[in-house]
Amino acid sequence: MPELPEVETVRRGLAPVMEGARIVSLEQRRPNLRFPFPDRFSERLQGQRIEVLSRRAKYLLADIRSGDILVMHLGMSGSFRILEECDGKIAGDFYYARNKDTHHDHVFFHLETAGGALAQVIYNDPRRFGFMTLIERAGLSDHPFFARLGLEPLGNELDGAWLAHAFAGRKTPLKAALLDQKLIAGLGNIYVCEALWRAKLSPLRLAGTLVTKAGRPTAAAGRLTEAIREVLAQAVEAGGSTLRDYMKTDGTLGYFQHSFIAYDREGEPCRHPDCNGTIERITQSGRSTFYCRSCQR
DNA sequence: AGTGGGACCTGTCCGC
DNA sequence: TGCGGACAGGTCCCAC
Repeated sequence: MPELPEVETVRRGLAPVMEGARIVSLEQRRPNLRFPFPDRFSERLQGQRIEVLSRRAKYLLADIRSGDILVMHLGMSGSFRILEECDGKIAGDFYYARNKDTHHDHVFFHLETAGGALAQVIYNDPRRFGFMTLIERAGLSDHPFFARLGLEPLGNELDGAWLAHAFAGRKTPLKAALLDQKLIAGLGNIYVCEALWRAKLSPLRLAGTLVTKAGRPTAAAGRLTEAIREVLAQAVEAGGSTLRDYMKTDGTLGYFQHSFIAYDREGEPCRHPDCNGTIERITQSGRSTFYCRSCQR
């Protein structure tokens, strides 16, 4: 489920272990994920210090002291887990014995943490739509992954006025416009459905209709930006609380069962007060959309 | 400009 | 129980 909130939750989970850590060694178990690993991937990381772990849209970025940025994307099914040393043993390795999915463990970071302990951070990805690469820090913003990436939705700039500007004249449905990472970066199929449901806007409505002829934001534009910010912020918050539980148990990061109100609720009653509608499922540009045609206009 | 399809992969679930 | 098909949270690329 890695959309922005999940990636942010993963970042928060990994940061205490990775920030300030030295990469003792990096173990790749295969030559590629979605893309081949870059040349000399493990050599360029071995012995290096990780300075800061940050996030841009759905990308995790590890600043390496060498000047490289380690860019990581979780694709559809990527996740991390942490195994920490405890009294000279790696705590958590009992999960191997518990039939955990180790078959899709593709990258192992063997770390010495800032505090001097040993830890492993393991990347697992059954579908291998995720990837990792190294980009020189100076060239990051010009790199194709980032050059045309849109607005960070939890930043301060996203409001009705910005949306009106971004959506003006667009004849594409709201669903497609919100999934377009060149406009707003970080939303995915689930949170787009959730935000549109909260804002009571139809996913079929054309993006350009949130703007008046004079280019001013409509009330709907304001509602939508509020809905986006709220649903993401609440999901990050929920991830944070889930994270504390996971950290105590198995160290797995990345997959949390949030409860969604519209997504995957086909046939269930719409949960807006005073709405008698039913959530239905349609297909838009090849992907499922869940919405209530009764109150989402 | 926008849409629709297929591609990349594996796992799971559902109906027969 | 087995098998085929549909489907899954992301993104890119190409043809219309």
